[in-house]
Amino acid sequence: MVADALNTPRLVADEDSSKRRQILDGARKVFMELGFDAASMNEIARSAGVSKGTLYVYFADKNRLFEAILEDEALEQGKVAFNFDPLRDPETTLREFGRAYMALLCRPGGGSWIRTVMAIAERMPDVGRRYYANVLDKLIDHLADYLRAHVAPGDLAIDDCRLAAAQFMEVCKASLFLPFVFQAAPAPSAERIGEVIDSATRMFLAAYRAKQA
Amino acid sequence: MVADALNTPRLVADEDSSKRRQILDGARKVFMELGFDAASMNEIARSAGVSKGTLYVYFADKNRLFEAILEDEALEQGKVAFNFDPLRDPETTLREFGRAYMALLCRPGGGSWIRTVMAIAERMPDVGRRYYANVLDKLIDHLADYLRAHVAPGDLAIDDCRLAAAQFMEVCKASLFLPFVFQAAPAPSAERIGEVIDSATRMFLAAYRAKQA
Amino acid sequence: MVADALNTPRLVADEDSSKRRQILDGARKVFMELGFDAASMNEIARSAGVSKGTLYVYFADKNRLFEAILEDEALEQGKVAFNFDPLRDPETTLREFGRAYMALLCRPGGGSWIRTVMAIAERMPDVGRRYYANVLDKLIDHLADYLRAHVAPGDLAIDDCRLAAAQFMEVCKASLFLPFVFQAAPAPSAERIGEVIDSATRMFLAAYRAKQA
Amino acid sequence: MVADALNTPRLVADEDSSKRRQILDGARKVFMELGFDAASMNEIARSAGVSKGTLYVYFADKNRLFEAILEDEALEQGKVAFNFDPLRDPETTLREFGRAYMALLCRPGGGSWIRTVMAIAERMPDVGRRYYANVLDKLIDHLADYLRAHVAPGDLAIDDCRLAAAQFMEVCKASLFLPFVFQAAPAPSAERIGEVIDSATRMFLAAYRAKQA
DNA sequence: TATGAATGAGACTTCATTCAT
DNA sequence: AATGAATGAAGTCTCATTCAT
Repeated sequence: MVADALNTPRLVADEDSSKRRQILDGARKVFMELGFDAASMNEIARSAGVSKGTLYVYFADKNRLFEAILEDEALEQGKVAFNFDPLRDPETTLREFGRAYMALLCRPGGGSWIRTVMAIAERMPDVGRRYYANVLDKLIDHLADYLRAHVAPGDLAIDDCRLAAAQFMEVCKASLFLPFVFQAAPAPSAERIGEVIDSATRMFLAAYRAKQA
Repeated sequence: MVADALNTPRLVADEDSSKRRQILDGARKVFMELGFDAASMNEIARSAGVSKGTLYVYFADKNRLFEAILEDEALEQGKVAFNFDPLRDPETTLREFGRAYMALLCRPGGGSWIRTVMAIAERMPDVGRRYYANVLDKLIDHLADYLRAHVAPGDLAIDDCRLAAAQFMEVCKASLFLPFVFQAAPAPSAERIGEVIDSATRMFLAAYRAKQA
Repeated sequence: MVADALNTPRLVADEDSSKRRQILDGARKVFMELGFDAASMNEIARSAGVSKGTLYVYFADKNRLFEAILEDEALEQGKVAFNFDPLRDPETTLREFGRAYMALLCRPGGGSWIRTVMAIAERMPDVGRRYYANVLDKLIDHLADYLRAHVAPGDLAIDDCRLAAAQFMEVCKASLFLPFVFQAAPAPSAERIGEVIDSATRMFLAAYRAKQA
Repeated sequence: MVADALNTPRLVADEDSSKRRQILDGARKVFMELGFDAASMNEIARSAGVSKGTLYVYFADKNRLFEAILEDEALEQGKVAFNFDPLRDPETTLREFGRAYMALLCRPGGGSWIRTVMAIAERMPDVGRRYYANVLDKLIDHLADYLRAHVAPGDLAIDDCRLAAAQFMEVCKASLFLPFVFQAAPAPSAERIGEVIDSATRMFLAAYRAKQA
């Protein structure tokens, strides 16, 4: 009864408390809409439907809140399971992956994470590094693993599978990502994405499909 | 007191006044190093070697100063003449362009413009749009024109030259740009750039080189 | 639900309830270490081993808690019985008292009460007044009584015994208290205290010992 | 003309700028009335008749402003020239000094500095140390020097002149300083001060006047 | 009675912008 | 035209206090 460990209200450890989730969700929206600097804790509190003080019960400061959202996002995006089943043929796999990847990147608010994190990377290098490692690099790895599985049986002829994976992911962006992220064009239609991904897949396979005797 | 003095225009329209250029140069450095929000007018004034008040003589506010720099930058980067002489063969041209392009993007502070503008695009959509149109889109156009010049004689077999141009530019970034911009890796060596660009060129030509009978 | 429970008094009047004592002890430590303003209710709750809410069950607010501690302290310090037995000779009595008094004042955290109360006296004059009356003034009285007991038989020749008592108490502090309380010197050694008190006693007796015919 | 050293508006070096003095004066009043913690920069700005922002043009933060006032005060109090002319006889000198010293300490707001600095000493030890060294210790030194000048010719018989000086300064406070600083009594009258100082001087000389053969 | 999550006023500080010189 | 001292709105963060459980 005589408390000792009962106190320490700071930093609620309950990682899944509903208030914590509520804050994360509210903050995600504001950070994404305005960027790190322009997002004020006041606005975040309003958006999350809690008081300013409550923000600081769950997160030590603005940076930590931002990082928590990023980790959350990494988990979330990790769950977006791309189908890299090695039994599927490369053309279908790449086409499907490319479509899903670009839909993710170009969904309203999709590229915003990349944008927002990029913006903060100069002043908070760790944040950028971690985001790259946890989200982008991991994705490259998954695709590279898939490709490697098809090099062995002779379907594909690739020297450097990580580079090839990165190349495919970049080619997919052509004419889609930059116009979208710079607001020079609205989010691309599924149809347009389809065309671009088809072209990307063709290019990739033209370069890396094993030549059969 | 003398009539002459009264005729002096209130707003300095002289686009090339040396003070104006001085401010532009000082501000560019600060904006690029710190990003829009973290760059203070104080720091900019110091970097430009003028007083804070003078800043406001030449530019209405911080946003306008930033936009002016961007336009300036567009002009500047427009001058970085990549050699798109149609007489040169595609392989050499692409290889040289790719090397120069990546060297530009990955030089210390090189990707920073893209990052900085991306960061501001949500809050100042016009700025993002204009930057994309004046710098990135224009570059795609130049490359597309070059490619088109080699489609006619049958060197290349390309359906959509703008898409192809964008694709090449994206492939060049593979494994280089994102790690650099997220500070997950130092600026790549010229050697590494060379390897990646060679691979990108091979992939591009595998897909688009005209098949000869 | 049971009638019995409903009769429980709302405000806990039980001055010696163990929770109350627990709070008082925890808060004393925090107030003394940090001063009134820097002591947060959070820290006090932690130090007392109760929840923040419980603090407000026993004390209306931070001020009232502080005042309660001061009263408590007055009682406590009143119990520090200096030996003012009139049968003992003045020299020994003064020497012993002086040593004990300075040891009390200069022990780590000893002068802190004086400091802490002084600090708050301007904003809470009653607190300062009460502390002076209950602790310091009372001590002067005790010493004055002792002196008076030795004036009657002719051991000491003192006109104003309260003034004389205050004088002795002040002289004892010379070179010890201020450096300590301003952190200009560490707590003085017992040896150093001894020297200073000896000198203080000599001075006092030189002035007030009755001249014998 | 092309500025370089012309900038750096931060931290105006002009130690005697009138704005600086204005702020110092306004802040002194607020700090003294409320203590360090309870004095808000808002209130200080109002009291000084400047905007909050201006405060930060002249002083880096609240601590620095406080320290600046302390240094200012040290200078000020250093100017309160006590007459320690070695040619004057000890009794007169001590009596006059004692009167002036206590008048200083017990003037409205006089002891407040000691109180305010004491209060902050725990959290800002340097401030306390510096105040002790620059103000109190220096004063003890002056008096000790004077005493020493009278030991040589045989007027006074003092072993440890610094201790003796400190003792006299403490004895002067008896029955005056503590009641005043704890607001247990109003500022003492000049008459009462006179009586106490006379008694203090008598005690001091009874102990330290050289015995003549 | 006891808890501790939640609150919101208010503290310190920064910075884009203005204006008298 | 140029200056830089001055401004005050707005930002981040703290903390005494309340209240549903």
